[in-house]
Amino acid sequence: MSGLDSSRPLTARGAATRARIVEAAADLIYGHGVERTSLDDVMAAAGVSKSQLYHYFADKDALVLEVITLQTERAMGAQQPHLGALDSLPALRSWRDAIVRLNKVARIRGCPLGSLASELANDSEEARKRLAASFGMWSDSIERGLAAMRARGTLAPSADPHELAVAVLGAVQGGLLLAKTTRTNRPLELALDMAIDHVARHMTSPPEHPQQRPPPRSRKDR
Amino acid sequence: MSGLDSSRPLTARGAATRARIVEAAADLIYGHGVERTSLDDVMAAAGVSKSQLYHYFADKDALVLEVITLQTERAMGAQQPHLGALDSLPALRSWRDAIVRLNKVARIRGCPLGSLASELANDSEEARKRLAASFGMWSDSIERGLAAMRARGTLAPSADPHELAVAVLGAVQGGLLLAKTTRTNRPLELALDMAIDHVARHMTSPPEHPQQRPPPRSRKDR
DNA sequence: GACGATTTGGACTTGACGGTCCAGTTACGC
DNA sequence: GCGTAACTGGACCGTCAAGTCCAAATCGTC
Repeated sequence: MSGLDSSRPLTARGAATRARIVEAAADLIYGHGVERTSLDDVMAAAGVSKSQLYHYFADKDALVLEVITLQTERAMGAQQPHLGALDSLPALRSWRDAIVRLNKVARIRGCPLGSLASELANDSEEARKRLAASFGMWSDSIERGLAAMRARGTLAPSADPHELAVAVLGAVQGGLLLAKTTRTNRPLELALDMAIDHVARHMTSPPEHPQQRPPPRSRKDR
Repeated sequence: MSGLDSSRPLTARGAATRARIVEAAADLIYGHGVERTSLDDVMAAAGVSKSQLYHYFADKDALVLEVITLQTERAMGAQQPHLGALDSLPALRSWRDAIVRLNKVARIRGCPLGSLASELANDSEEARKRLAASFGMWSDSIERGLAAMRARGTLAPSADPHELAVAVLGAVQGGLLLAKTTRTNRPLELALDMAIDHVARHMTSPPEHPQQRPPPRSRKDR
């Protein structure tokens, strides 16, 4: 059988090689997409041979599924600590700024998960399910903050944290896609600001007017 | 020289063949993406030979650019008459319903333009530019309606129709992507409702409360 | 130190795929 | 009606790409 099953533990050396392969594949697929990324490209980037690829992965599809998992971890991780504490308007705004900054640092190439979903969702049921789960995790994180706000009474009882979270994530994905296509972060900013205004609208006390948004804070983060 | 340049007019027969090729390519690329759609697939679907492909198109990239143009026309056309008259809340809601319905009819496979943009924007500058122009046309249409509202005084003078339109289109694209990935139109509905609420928020008279949205109108359109 | 499991190297196979080229058929213009 | 341009057919080529397979090297365990 080729491609180790997950029941067999790897040695440290094997685990390191496997991780290097997945990371190399994730980077290449982010820039060019799954179909335009060959296994030879991945081998070259990871510094491994064909046997190693097939030692750790049954086939290219199996590798791609691991890339989805890694990109999900990366996406969730990159948005911390913001994503774990979206329980106020200032917190939502910090998160917004972090996303805008992250996309800029990534050279406005869009969302790794969004790109994977767009490319794979119609053709690979397994990939689609895993990506749906990834988006589910992401919107669940957003929802937890909103639920905390509602529990605290700062979000109206009539507001549905789940639905708000899904709409907010939609704005994120759409903003990232338009930003990627137009090569400017402005659509992402506008979509995120709309989403945050939308949440603000469901708060129990009148939120500050969007145009009176505080000036950008000086930042100490790199 | 292979692939006719646009200065040479085609005969009716040639134009029909060319259109058939582009349409077949558009349908296949919509379902599977550019890279997973081979020229042999397109030939089979269009009922043409390899020489015909290269008679009308210099190469696959040239065909793909024509697909972008066709999908743009299709997308704009499919949203009419709504897209040309988004100058009131009821009109925006009708447009929203049309988009939700269109995505359902398309079996929740997402936005053709969004999928093309996601796949091609990082690797093909020509495709990216053309797709950016397509999104620009789309948001311009939305913007025209909003500008009419502002000219009429129903949208606040402080509202920026351009920015609102870009944010709205972001919601559309993100909603379509999440819908495609989760195989349910709900994310699209939520994203669109958020976008329309966002516009409503900038109206000069208090808009009706979102939860008090009128029940769906009985429809005579097929 | 030996044995065996794990990791690694890379040649090779097979089929797909974009594109080229030669030639036949159709129909358009004069 | 004829000549020719446009359209069409399909064999063929070179390269790419996923995947297979044999074998060597490394290292972990006893």
